[in-house]
Parts: sequence; structure tokens; C-alpha cells
Amino acid sequence: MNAVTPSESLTRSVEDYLKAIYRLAPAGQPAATSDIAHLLELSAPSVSGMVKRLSEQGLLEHAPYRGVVLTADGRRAALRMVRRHRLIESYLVAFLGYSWDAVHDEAERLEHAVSDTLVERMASALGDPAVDPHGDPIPTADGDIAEVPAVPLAEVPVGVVVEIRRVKVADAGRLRYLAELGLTPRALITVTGRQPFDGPVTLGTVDGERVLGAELARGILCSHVEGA
Amino acid sequence: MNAVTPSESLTRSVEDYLKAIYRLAPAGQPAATSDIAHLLELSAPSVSGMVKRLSEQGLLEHAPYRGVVLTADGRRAALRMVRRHRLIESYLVAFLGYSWDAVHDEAERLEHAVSDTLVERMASALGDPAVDPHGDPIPTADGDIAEVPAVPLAEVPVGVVVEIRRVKVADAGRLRYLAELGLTPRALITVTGRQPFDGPVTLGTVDGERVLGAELARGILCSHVEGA
DNA sequence: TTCCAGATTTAGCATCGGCTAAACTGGAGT
DNA sequence: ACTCCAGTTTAGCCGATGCTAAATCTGGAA
Repeated sequence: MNAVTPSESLTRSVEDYLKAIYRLAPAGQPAATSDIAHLLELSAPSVSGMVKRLSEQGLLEHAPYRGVVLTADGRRAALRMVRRHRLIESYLVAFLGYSWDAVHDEAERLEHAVSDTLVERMASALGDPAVDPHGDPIPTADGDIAEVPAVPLAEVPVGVVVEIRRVKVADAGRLRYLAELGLTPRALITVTGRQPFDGPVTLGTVDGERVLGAELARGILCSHVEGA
Repeated sequence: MNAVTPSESLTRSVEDYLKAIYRLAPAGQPAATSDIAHLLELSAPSVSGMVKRLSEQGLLEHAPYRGVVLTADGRRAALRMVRRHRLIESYLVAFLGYSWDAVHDEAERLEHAVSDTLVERMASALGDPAVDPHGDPIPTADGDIAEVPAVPLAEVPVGVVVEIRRVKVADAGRLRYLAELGLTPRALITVTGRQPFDGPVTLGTVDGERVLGAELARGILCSHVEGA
């Protein structure tokens, strides 16, 4: 009857910092001030100041000049926000006609405003999904998050049938483009060719042949399909 | 191509002030500093300070010591928040299993976070309702709000069949109680008796006889039913 | 080993939106 | 007309979170 207790509620800024640090260092490596600043589009001194406050609150540990690491409390709070974000994205896509390229900004605001009750209602309405529309795993309410074992499309061997598991692309335009090509989670594809020097890959999809640049191919994570 | 433009976005606090002032003076009478302070649970000096800022922004007009009146811009912004609030309440009840006594707090937070797009998607999903679960009219996206002509149950003559149109009760416990009695918008009832000295009213409902205290009876607004 | 460049922190400041204490105002009642 | 109180505003403060400029540290190059 403690631990999960979010005794004093965190501000929006604090939630954003914790989520950013988790995103930069999900495995608990130190995150650099400048990386946090860049991700949140803030100045480095602003981050330094907030880091001091957060470490005083016990949400992270700060080794000056070395970076920050989330504490158990900090990690829990971060995963709570990740769960919210991904469930909100899922809900908007499933029930309110949003496309996967349009949900991020909306979720970014809503994640700070929804109650735990509402989040869990949305989860139930969705059937407690394991992943969001981008294939990113949704942490459980207890703060467990599953790994999605997958390799970048850019590294998939030619000829193997793979399933798209996750699309780690933030830009809305690129997401729309991928959706047009049918390259979304659960799609089955085969790499039919690959050009050298970081060149494009050629893909076989159910809709036919596709050519995809290396940058996008790196953002598409795939896994092998059983008995293909 | 101006007017509706919310050029610079308003802060959460500003939105709350405007909504409070609208609520206190929907018809444009002056609202008193102390009433605003009481409604928002803030100190009077805090309100004075914000009022100064808002009048500099052109959202309201302030006659010192006399009260404040929303400008057209301020009223528009306030009605936008009212629309959001009432649509969010409606959506939560219709699609996410909320009861009418539980929606207010959730909507109070969400109304500051949703995009116009999301609000309109919710409105569409609901079929563009005219009123929310409490019977309060939902302003249109253009900022028009319909009157709901209705008289307090406390003033309905004995023997007349009326329809509950609106329930102006904020307390969650009271709302739950009214729901248990079946006294929700669109219910048909008859006042079968009324005790003197601000006493309770006796009601005939489809579920049988009910007795209701004067306080609650004042919060239930009714209208006559065609040919009853 | 020394030194420099880049990263980080500290110093000092601004804005927003709260607060309390004190000063002020307007209208009700004598 | 005058007084006084309730309501309002002003003065001065605080904490959160942002910023720029200056100081400081760290690690790699020479």
C-alpha cells in the first residue's frame, strides 16, 4: 500500500521531464542534460535546474556532469505517462477516427489531464491492448513493459518473410507516407532487394512491390514470422 | 476571418476565469470580484490581479470596485470552454461508462487539453447533442447557446405533468441520489403535493411516489409537456 | 601531461499566478 | 451630510519554470 501511490501530483513539466528521461534511457543508463534539453526543446540550464529539483524530490539521481538516472519512483511515474500516452493514442485511433500520424500531439496534451479512472476505462474499451497503433508496447498499470523483439527493416535479410511489429517514426508526413504504402504494424513483407551504401530496400507486400529509403527502413522494426 | 481566431492560446487559469465569469453573469451583468474568487476558490487579491491582466488582453472590461464584464472575445472564449466541458461530459457518459455525478471533475481537466478537432469528433460521435447529461445546453461551435425554458420543480403547480429538463445540482452525492429516484432529464413527473414553509414536494413518477426536499426541488428545472 | 572545446552548472533575472497584509472606496444607515 | 463596514485593490512576497551570460568541469587531442 505504498510505492504506486502518487502522493503529491506531479506538474505537467515534471511529467514531461520524467517521460523524456525514460525515453532517452529506458534501461537505466544515465541520460545527458543536453539530450533532455534537446528532446524537450528547452535550454540546458533549464534542464539543470529542474534536474536539481527532481533529484531533491527523489525522482531521479543526479551525478553532476555525468547525467541523470531515474529512481524507482521516477521510473514508475514515467511509465505511467507512457501508458497513458499510448492508450490515448490507441483510443483515438480506434474510436474517434484519428490516423496514426495525428494522434501524438493530442495524446501529448491529454496524458497530463486524464484521470487513472479514465485511462483504465479507455483500456477496457480497447480490450486492454498490448501495443499502440505504432506497435509500441503499452506498460501495464503496474508498470511492467514488454519488450518487442524486432530488428530494423534495414537489417532484415533478403527473401525472409517478416511482420512489421513497430514503426519508430515521429514525423507525421513520413507516417502518412508509410500508411499509404501499407507499411503499418502487422503487415507481412519480404525484402526483395537492397541497394548498397545505405541505399533503398525493395519490398514485396500484399499490394505489390515497394521501394523504401534507408532512413525509413531503419525506423521499421520487424520480426520473423512463424513457419513462413 | 478573424473573431473566432484564438490567436494566442489562453492558459488554463485564464480559461477558468473566463468560464467562471460567464457562469456568474451569462447575460453580461457585472460579476463581482468576490464571487469569482469564491467560485474558483482563490483569494480576492488573486482575482483582482488576474482581472487586470485579462482586461489588458481585451478579454473583459473592468470598472474598478464595480465588477467585470466579458468582452465579445472573452465571451467567445468562455462559451468555447462551456461547449468543451459539456461535450466531454456527454461523451464520457455515452461512451465510457461514467455516471452523471462523476463527469464534472474529469471534464474540468480535459476541457483545457482537448483540441478543437477532438471536441468536434466527440460531438459527431454523439450526434451533435443539444444538451449534456444534466440537461445544460451545449453551445454551438459558433458560440450560440440555446435557452432551456424551464421552471424549478419547487414552483411547479400541483397536478401538472412536467418533464425534467435540467438538473442544476453540483454535488455528486445529491446527483447520485436523484439518479436513484429516477429524477434525471427527460423523466416525466407530476407534483402531487407540496408542504408549506419551504417543505418537501411529493412527486408521482413512473416508478411510483417520491418525496423530495425543497433544496433539491429548486435545482430541478422542468417544462410543461405537450398535451398532457 | 597539459590544454582546449564542448558540455554542464551556477548566477541572476523574468513571467505567471498564487498568497497575506494593508490601504482604499462606495454605499447603507444614522 | 457623515461614518463605517464590506468589498476591492495595492503592495510586497513566494514558488515554479523558463531564459541568457558567465563560470566550471571533463575528456580527448596534442
